[in-house]
Amino acid sequence: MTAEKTPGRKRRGAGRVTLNTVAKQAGVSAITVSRYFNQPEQVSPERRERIAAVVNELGYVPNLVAGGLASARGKIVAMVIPNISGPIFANTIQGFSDTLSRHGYQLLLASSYFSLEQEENAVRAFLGWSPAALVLTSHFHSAGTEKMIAETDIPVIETWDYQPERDPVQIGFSHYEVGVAAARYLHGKGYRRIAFVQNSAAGDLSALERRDGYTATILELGLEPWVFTPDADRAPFEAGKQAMDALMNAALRPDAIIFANDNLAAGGLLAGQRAGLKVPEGCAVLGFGDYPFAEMLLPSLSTIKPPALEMGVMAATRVLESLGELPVEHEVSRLNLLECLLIERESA
Amino acid sequence: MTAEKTPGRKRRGAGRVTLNTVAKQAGVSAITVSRYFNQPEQVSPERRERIAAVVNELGYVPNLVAGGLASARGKIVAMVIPNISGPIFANTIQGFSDTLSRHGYQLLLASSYFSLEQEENAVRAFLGWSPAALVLTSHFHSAGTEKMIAETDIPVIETWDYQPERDPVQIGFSHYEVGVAAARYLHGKGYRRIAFVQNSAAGDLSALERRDGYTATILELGLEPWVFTPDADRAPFEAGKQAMDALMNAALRPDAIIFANDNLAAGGLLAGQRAGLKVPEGCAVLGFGDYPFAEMLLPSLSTIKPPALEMGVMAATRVLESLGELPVEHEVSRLNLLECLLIERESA
DNA sequence: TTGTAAGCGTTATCAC
DNA sequence: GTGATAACGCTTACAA
Repeated sequence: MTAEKTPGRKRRGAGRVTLNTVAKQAGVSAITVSRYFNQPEQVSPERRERIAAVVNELGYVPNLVAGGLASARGKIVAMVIPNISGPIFANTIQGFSDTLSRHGYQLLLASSYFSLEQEENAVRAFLGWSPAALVLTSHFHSAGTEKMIAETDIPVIETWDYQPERDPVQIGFSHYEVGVAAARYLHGKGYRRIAFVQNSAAGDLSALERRDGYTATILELGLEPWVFTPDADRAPFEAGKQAMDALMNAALRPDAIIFANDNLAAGGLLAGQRAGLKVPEGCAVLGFGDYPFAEMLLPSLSTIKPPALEMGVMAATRVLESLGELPVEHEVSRLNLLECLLIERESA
Repeated sequence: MTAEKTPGRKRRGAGRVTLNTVAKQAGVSAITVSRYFNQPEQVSPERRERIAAVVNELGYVPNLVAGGLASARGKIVAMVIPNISGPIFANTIQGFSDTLSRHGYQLLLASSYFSLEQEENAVRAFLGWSPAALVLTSHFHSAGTEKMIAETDIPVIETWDYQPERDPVQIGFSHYEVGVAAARYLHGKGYRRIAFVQNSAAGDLSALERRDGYTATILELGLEPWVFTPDADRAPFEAGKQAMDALMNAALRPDAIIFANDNLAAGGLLAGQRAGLKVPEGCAVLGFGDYPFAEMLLPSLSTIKPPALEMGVMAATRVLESLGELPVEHEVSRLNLLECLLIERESA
C-alpha cells in the first residue's frame, strides 16, 4: 500500500534504520543511543544534541519489539473487556488507555463478548507479547485463564468487580450490593411489587450477582422476588420490550422494575409508553449503567452509575505503580473498592 | 501481584519455558517446535503429538515478541481512532478487532482526541512495534505522521473518509457529500431556512467538510447558509443546547437545523422541548451518526448513519488480504467507497 | 559518562 | 521431514 515501495517487503529488515545506523552516523556507540532514549540524563548534553539531530534526520523509530525482547518487559499493557462498543466499558478503556499512554505504554485490547473461551484465547495471545500487565474484567474466568494468571509473573488486575479473597488486584465494586441498593431504594420509595429483569446476554454473570442481591433483599424485606428472564441473546432493546410487555400483562403487575442495564430499561420504557403506561406512576423503572442516553429519555432514566472511568484510571495507576513508574507508599494497594452512584431521575 | 511469585521478577527470562525447553523435553529441535506452531502440516503426526503433549504439560506460550523480531512481522495491527468511547467509532473498532482476532491478530489501540499531535505520537509508538498494518481515521494528519506513513513499508489504511487521490487504502465515505445530502433532504422536505451547527470539538475537521457540503448546496439552492459555531470544547450536549437557544432567539428562526452529530442534536432537541418548541413542526432537527439513543428520543431523531461497523470489518479484510491471510482477486482494492444512510425518523 | 560483549527467544536460510 | 546456524535490533552486565 501507500504505493509500491519495496518489492515484496524485504524479510530480515534489510536496509532498515537501526540503533546502529544512528550510532555510526552520530559517531557514538549503540548503547549510548539506547541511553539517549531511555535514560537521557546519563548522556552528555553535547552527544544528546548530536544524536537528536541524526535521529531526526534519519527518521529513526526505535524498534520496541527488539527492545521488549532484550529487556523482557515491553511497554505494552493488555486488557480484555467484554464489549468494546458497549457504552459502559468504553469509559473504562478510555481512562485506562489515556493514563497509560501518558507514560509511554500502549494498549493491547480484545473483547470477550462474555465468553470465557474467547477471554482465554485473548489472554493466551496477549501473554505471548509479554505485556507489562494484564487487566481483566470480573472474576469469572475459565480454568485455563486461571492457570495462566496464576503462573504468570506480570501484574494481573481484575476490574468491574470486587472479590477480596482473590489473588489479583481488585478494582471495582460489588454487583451483589448494587442489587441490594436497587431493591432498598425502590422499597424506600414505597414500591412493593418490585420485579427484576435479567440481561439477555448469556454470559453476563455479573448481572446474575446483581439479581442475587436483589432477591436476597426482597426476601429480607418480606416481599416476593420476581425475576423475568428475556429470551437468550435477544438484542437489549428488544429484550427490554419483551420484559415490559410480559410484566404489564401479568395478573398482578409490578409497580417497579429493576432492569439489568440501561439498554434493557430503555427498551422497556419505550414499550411501556407505547402501551400507554405512565412512568413512574404506573410503574417505576430503574436501570444500571448510566449510559449516555439515560438523561435524555422522557422520562429521564433513574439508574445506578458504576465508576467506569475511575476504574480505568485506577487500573492504569496501579499498573504504573507496580512497574515503578509511579511512586507507591508502602505497597501497591491490592483491594480497591469503589462506589456506585444511584442517580435519581424521573423514572423511579 | 497474584501473590508474590518470583522475588522481584528476574530480569532476562530466567527459568522461563521457551521453545528450547519444549524441544529438549520432546526430543526434537527448536525449529521443529516452531514449525509445529506455524506450519504444523510440515511436522510428522508422530512428533506433532509428542510436542503437543509437552506444550500442554509445560503450559508453554510462544513468545510473540521474539517471533516478531525474528520474522520482522508481528501478528499485531495498530489503529488510531479519535475517541474510543464515542459511540460512533466503537463499532468500527469492534468490527475491526473481531475480524482480525479471528485470524490470530491482536489490536493495538490509541485515541487521538482529534489532536494531530497525539495521533503522531501514537503512530510513532506503534511503528516501533512493527505492526502488520496501520489504520488511521480520516486524511488529516500532521506532517510528521505523513512522513512516517510515506516511509513505512507496512500497509496503511485510512477510514472514515474517502480521498481517492491519497496513497493509503481508503475505506469510508465523503463527508462533503453527507453535508450535501443533509441539505438536499431538508430542502426536499420543504424547509427553507436551514441552519448548520458545528461540532464543539475543535479538531473534528471532518465535520467541517460536512459543513462545506451543506454550505455549497444551500447556495446552489438559492438559499442562505447559516452556520452556528458553539463555544470551543463545550461538552456536546451543552453545545447543542447553546446552539438551539441561540438559533431560536434569532430574529428570523431557522425552520430546520442540521447538527454536526447526534450528541449535539440531542442536546438541541432537549433544549428546544424545554422551551416549548415542537419538533419537527416548529423546527426540524437532523443529526449525524445514528448513535444508539437516536431512536429512543422523543421525537426520535432523524439522522445520517455512517457505515461504522462495515468500515471496521472492511479495514480488517483489506489488511488480511494485504498480508496474504485472505485470498485476493487481482490486487487489494485501494478505493472503497461506502454509503451513508439517511434514516428518516420523527425529528425531520 | 561511555563502551564492549553477550545474549533475549524466535525464525530464515540452507543443508541433509 | 528435520536440523544446525546465523541473524533480528535492542538492552543488560560489566568494564573502563
